[in-house]
Amino acid sequence: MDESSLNEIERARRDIVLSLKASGIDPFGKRFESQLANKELKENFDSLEGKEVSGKGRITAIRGHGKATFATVRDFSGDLQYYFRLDNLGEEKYNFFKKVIDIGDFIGAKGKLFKTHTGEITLEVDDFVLLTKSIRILPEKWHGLRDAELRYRKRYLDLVANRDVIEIFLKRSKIIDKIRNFLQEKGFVEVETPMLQPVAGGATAKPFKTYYHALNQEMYLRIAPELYLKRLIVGGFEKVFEINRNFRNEGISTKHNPEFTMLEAYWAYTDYNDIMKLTEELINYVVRTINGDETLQYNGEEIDFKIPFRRIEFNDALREYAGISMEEIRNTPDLQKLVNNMEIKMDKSITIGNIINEIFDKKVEKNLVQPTFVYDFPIEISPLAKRKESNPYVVERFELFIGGLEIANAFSELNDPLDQYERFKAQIEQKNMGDEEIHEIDMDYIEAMEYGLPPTGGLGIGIDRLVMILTGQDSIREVILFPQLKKKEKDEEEK
RNA sequence: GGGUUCUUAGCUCAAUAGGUAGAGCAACGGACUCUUAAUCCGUAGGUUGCGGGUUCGAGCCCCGCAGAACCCA
Repeated sequence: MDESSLNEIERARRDIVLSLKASGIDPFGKRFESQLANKELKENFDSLEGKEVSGKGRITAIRGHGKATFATVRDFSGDLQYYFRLDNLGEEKYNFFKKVIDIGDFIGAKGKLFKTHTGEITLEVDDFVLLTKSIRILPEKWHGLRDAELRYRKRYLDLVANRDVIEIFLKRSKIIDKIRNFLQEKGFVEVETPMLQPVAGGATAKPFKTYYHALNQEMYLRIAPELYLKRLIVGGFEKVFEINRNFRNEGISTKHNPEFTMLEAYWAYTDYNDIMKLTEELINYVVRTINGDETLQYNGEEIDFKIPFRRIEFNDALREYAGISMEEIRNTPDLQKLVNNMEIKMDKSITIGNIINEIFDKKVEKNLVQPTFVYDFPIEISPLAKRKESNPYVVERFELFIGGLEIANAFSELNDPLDQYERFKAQIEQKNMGDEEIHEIDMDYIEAMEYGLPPTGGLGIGIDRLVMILTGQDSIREVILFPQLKKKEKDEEEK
C-alpha cells in the first residue's frame, strides 16, 4: 500500500485494519448470503414485517444516538435503513460497531423489519458481520462528486456518489439489449470480427497502429468491421450484425471518444431503401420500449420519433442549409477560393470530397434536430456505396441525424469488384498526397468480392450517440464508463 | 491545433484591494435508545496542481509546465 497517498484519517483506518487482523477478525471478509436485496425487503415489507431477514451493502451514512444507531446501507437495488441497538446486540457487538464500523464499509446483517415512527422501513439488526473495511474516505454525501475530471478518472467514486450515473449506464445496457432483441427477432445473426487488422479498412479515419511481434508485422486497431462483415455475406450469411468497439486515432470532444461502440448490420438482397425502413423501425422500437413514448426531450427540444422520419436528399440539404449545390461545388475551378467563400477551414487536403464533408459537417448537421434521413450522397465521399442508376454522381447512401448528431450511416453496398478496385485506387492517390486517413487497398476484400457479394444493404449506428439522445446527455463522456483522458504526470510517478 | 475559464483540506466550496488560508460534510474525542443532510460540545486536518519570477509580503500579479471543462477550427 502506498502510505504517502493516504492522509491522516486514512492511516488511522488502516491501523484499525491491522488491529482487527491482529485480534483475529478479517476486515476483508467472506461471502455473505442474503436472499433479498434492499429494494425487495422494502417492497415485501407487509409479508416480511417482524420476520427474521438478512441484508447487506455498503454503509453510506451513520446517525448515532448513544445506545442506538441508524445507518443507511446501500446495495445495488437501493438504500435501506438499518437500526443498531445496544439492547439487541449486546455491549461487545454494539461497541464493535461504534468503534470499528465507518461510512464506506460493507456489512451483512440479520434482523427484523419494522417501521419507524416516521414510517421508514428499517432493519432492526440482531447480528451483523463486517464484510469489507474501507480505508479511504468516500466523497461527501450531500454534494457528491462534482469535479468532472475526478468523476471520469475515478468512475467508481462517481458511481458511489451519484446514483443518476448508475441510471445512465443501466439505460445504456437496456438500449443495447433492445437493439439486439430487435435484430435477432428479424433473423440477424450476431458475429464478432477482428479488432486487429492488417489493413485498416471500411472507413475514412486515422487508425491506431500496433506491432504484432509473433507475426513480425504491423497491425491496426480496427476503424470499422465493415469489410469483414461483408466477407461473411460473400460466405453465405444473409443477415449479420456486430456491436463492438471501433478505434479512431483522432481528437477527443463531447461527441468523440477514440474508442466508441458501433452497430454494423448487413442484409443481403436488399438496398438502402430497405435499410432506411429497418433503421427507423429499430430506432422507433428502442425509443418506445426504453422511454414508453415516441417523443423525448433533448437539449430543450422535443424530438418526435414517429415513423416515417423526415427524408431529404443530400443535395437539397446542402442547398437548404449551406446555400450551395453539388453542381456548384463540382464546377468550381478554384477549390481554395470556394473554401474561403464558404468560410470553412480545412486542416485536411483540399479535395472535393473533403470540402463536401466540411460544408456538410459545419453548415448542415446541426440543423437536423428531428430524426432526419439525408439520402443520395455524392460519390466523392462514399467509396463503398453503390452508384445510383439514374445519376452516376450519386450513391445509394443515407445518414440519419438526430439532435444535430450523426447517428447512422448506411448504403447499398458496392458489389462490383472492378468498380471497388478503381475507387480504392483513386483514394490511394489522395493517400499519396498526404491524406493519413486513407489506407492501403485490402486486396483480399477485392478478391472476396470477385467471388460474388450479393446485392446487400448495410447499416452503421453509433451506439454512444444514440445513448446520449436517449439519456439526455450532451457529452459522450457521460455515456462511456471510462472515457479516454490524458495520463497525468502524477500517475506516471505512481506507475 | 487555437481561444476562454478552471485546479485551495478526503469531498463540496469560501478567502474584500497583494497582508496570519476558512466553512460545511467526512474524521477524531465526548453527550444522546426512532434518527434520516440527526443534534449539541470539543479536537485535528493544507507543498493553495507543479516549477520559476515580481514584491517587504503571493491562493491572488507575471512566465512556463501538467491536467480538465467549454467554445472555435
